[in-house]
Amino acid sequence: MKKHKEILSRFGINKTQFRIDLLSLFIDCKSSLTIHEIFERFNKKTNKVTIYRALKSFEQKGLIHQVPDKNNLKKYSLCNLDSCSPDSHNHQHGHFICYSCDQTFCLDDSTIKILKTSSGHIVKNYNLILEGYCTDCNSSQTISQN
Amino acid sequence: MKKHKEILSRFGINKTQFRIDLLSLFIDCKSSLTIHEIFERFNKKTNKVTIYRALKSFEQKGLIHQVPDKNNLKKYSLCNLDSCSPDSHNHQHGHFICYSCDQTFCLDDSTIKILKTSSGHIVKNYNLILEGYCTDCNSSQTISQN
DNA sequence: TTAAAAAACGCAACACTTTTGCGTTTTCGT
DNA sequence: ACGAAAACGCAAAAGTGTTGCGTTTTTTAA
Repeated sequence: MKKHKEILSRFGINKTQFRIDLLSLFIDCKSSLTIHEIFERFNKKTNKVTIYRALKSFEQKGLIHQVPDKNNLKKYSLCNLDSCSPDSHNHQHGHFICYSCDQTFCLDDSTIKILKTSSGHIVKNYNLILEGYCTDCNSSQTISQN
Repeated sequence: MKKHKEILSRFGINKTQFRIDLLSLFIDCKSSLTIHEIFERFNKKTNKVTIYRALKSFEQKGLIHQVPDKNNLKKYSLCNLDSCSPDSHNHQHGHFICYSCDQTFCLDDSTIKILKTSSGHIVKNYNLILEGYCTDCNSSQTISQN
């Protein structure tokens, strides 16, 4: 897609077929992806080293960022394409990890803004991880836990 | 220390010298520890397999818990010894760490309540670390950071 | 207190994830 | 279109965590 090539250009990433497809994958995918998931989505045809290097490049250029994962695998999410760049990766947001589906969701700024002002201290940086049941998992099944 | 042995007993963990020392380390250490840090603190004399197995045991028995780190390293923190057990891990951690005086402040419930309701998901546990300048340090010196 | 049972230990080997080196191919900038 | 730079695939290595097994330490109960 034309749009995707433009994005890669804007972030200073070479437009190889694989990297265009990888960006498409991230844009289509609402939540975060592991290397393994990416490998599967490319039908195991792309060398994993290539995937690792593309992810590292995307991350350095401010296109994606790492998110925490319950099983301690590396996961990546698309950045807000308007606010991140190679110069300033600005990930002042928290993450929510679902006990049920294992997905990691990025939390939006509004949650955080309250946090940063309500502690009484000057907050420069933070690390926030919420765990529980995401809206989908919670509505589609009965949760027995208290 | 006597107290440490009692804690291990209470959590059903055998009192070997290493595990007593490991518990001491967690109690003395205000923040969280990586496997590597633990290995270093024991002067690299303890086999890493032993450390891994002790951590797994401590975690299963409800004595420590994993803290996802911003960089996706595995880290462990001591649990609240009154509220965790093999049956239920219950982590409601909110802390503010001051860059200047190094003090750790516990965040109060009102701050946290916002967190639990504003994400749209059902929050069961969370881990929150804010960093910056505490009210005292901020008022007693000029802060140049933006 | 002592002896059997259970748990923890150290070592070696393994499995899996991620990185590095290198020669080849593709993309970029002029 | 051409040289430089980046990306690619493959092989190998580095890093992280686990498993099997024989030995040592701790627990439990007579």
